[in-house]
Amino acid sequence: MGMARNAHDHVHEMHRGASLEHAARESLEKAGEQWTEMRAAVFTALAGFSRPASAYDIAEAVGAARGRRVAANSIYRILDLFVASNLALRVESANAYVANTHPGCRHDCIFLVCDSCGQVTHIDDEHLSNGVRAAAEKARFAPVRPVIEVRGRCANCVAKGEQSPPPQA
Amino acid sequence: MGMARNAHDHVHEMHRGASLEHAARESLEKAGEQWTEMRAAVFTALAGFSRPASAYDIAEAVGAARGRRVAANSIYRILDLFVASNLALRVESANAYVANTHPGCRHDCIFLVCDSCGQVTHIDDEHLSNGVRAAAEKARFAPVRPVIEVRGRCANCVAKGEQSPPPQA
DNA sequence: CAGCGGACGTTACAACATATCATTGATGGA
DNA sequence: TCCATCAATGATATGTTGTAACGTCCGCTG
Repeated sequence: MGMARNAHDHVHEMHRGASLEHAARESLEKAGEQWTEMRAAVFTALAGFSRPASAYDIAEAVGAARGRRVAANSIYRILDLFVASNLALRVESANAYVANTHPGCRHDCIFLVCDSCGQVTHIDDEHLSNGVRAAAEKARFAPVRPVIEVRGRCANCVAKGEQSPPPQA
Repeated sequence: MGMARNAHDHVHEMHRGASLEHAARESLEKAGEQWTEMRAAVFTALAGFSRPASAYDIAEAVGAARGRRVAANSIYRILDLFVASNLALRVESANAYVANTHPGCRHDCIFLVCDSCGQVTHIDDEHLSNGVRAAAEKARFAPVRPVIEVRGRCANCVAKGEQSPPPQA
C-alpha cells in the first residue's frame, strides 16, 4: 500500500493487489452491500487487467478462474453495482471498465486512453472538473456526471513510435 | 442563417436547414470528398434528429426516405467520413452522432447530454478544452482527441421535474 | 475498350448490453 | 419446523452497436 500527495493537495490511498481488494471490500460493505464470492472474483479479474476490460473480458476471466462459464448478465449486474459504489469506473469512450485504485474517495476523474497500447491512466484535477461542471451550470444544465477522457498516445508509445492497433490483453 | 459571437470572442456560423446542408457540402468538397446522394441523405437524416442519432436510427430514416432498406454498414462508412471531415460529431457516452452546426470550424467541443429528454447541447470553451489538453501533456501524454461530455439534466427537464427515461425520437 | 478506383450493396458476424424468469440459499417469523 | 421473503445469481433469449469481407456499379482515363 502506498500514499501519494497530488497536485491539488489531496491525499489518496493508491491501493494495489490484496490491499486494493481489501479497500474495495470495505468500501462496498460500508455502502451496505455484500462482498460475495462472485463479487470478489469479478473485482479480482477487473483489477488483474492492465487495461480497461469489457464485461465480456471479465466474464471470460472469471469463468476461467472458477472453471465454469459465467453469463454476461451477471457481470454487468456486478459492474453496475461497482460503478454505483465507486469501486470501478467506466471508460465511456472504450465501453470498458477499470478498477478504482482509491475506492473510498469519490470525485470526477479524467482518463487518458492510449490508442496504441490501450492502457488508461487516470488523473484527477479538481480545477478542471469543476470548470466543466461550472460551464454546464452556466448553460443552465444540472450536471450529474462529467465524462472527461482524452484519446491519444501515452509517453511509452510515442517513444516507441507504435501505431494504433492495440495488442492483446 | 445566423451569426453568433460567443464567450471566447470567436465567430461561428450557426447553420440550420438548407443552409446547414449547404455548408456541410462545401466543407466536404473542400476536403476533396464527393457530395453524393447517399451522403446527402445521411446528412439530412442526421440533421433532422433533435437528439443524437445512432447509425441504426439513421439507417431507418434514410431507408424510409428512399423507400429502400439501407445497411448499417453504409451508414457507418459515411458517418466515419463525416466525423473525420468535421461534418458530424460523435457523442461517446451515447454511442450516437449529431450534425455539426458549424462544419467549417474545427475545435474540441463539450456536450451536455440530458438523461431525461436525451437532447444534447454543444458548447465550446477553449479555456477548458485547452486545460484538458494541457493536463494530458503534463502527464506526458500526447492528446489527440479530448472527449468532454456531461451527463445530467437540461434546464427544461429540471423545471418539469422529468425523470430519467427518455421519450422517443 | 481495358483497367482502375471510389462509392455503395449484401451478407455475415463480432462485440456490447439488457430483459425475463428460474433457482438457490440465507434469514426471520408463525 | 415450516414457510414466506428477499437478495444474489443462473439461464436463456434478444436487442443494439459496430466490423469484416467481398461483390457490383459507374465514371474516368490511357
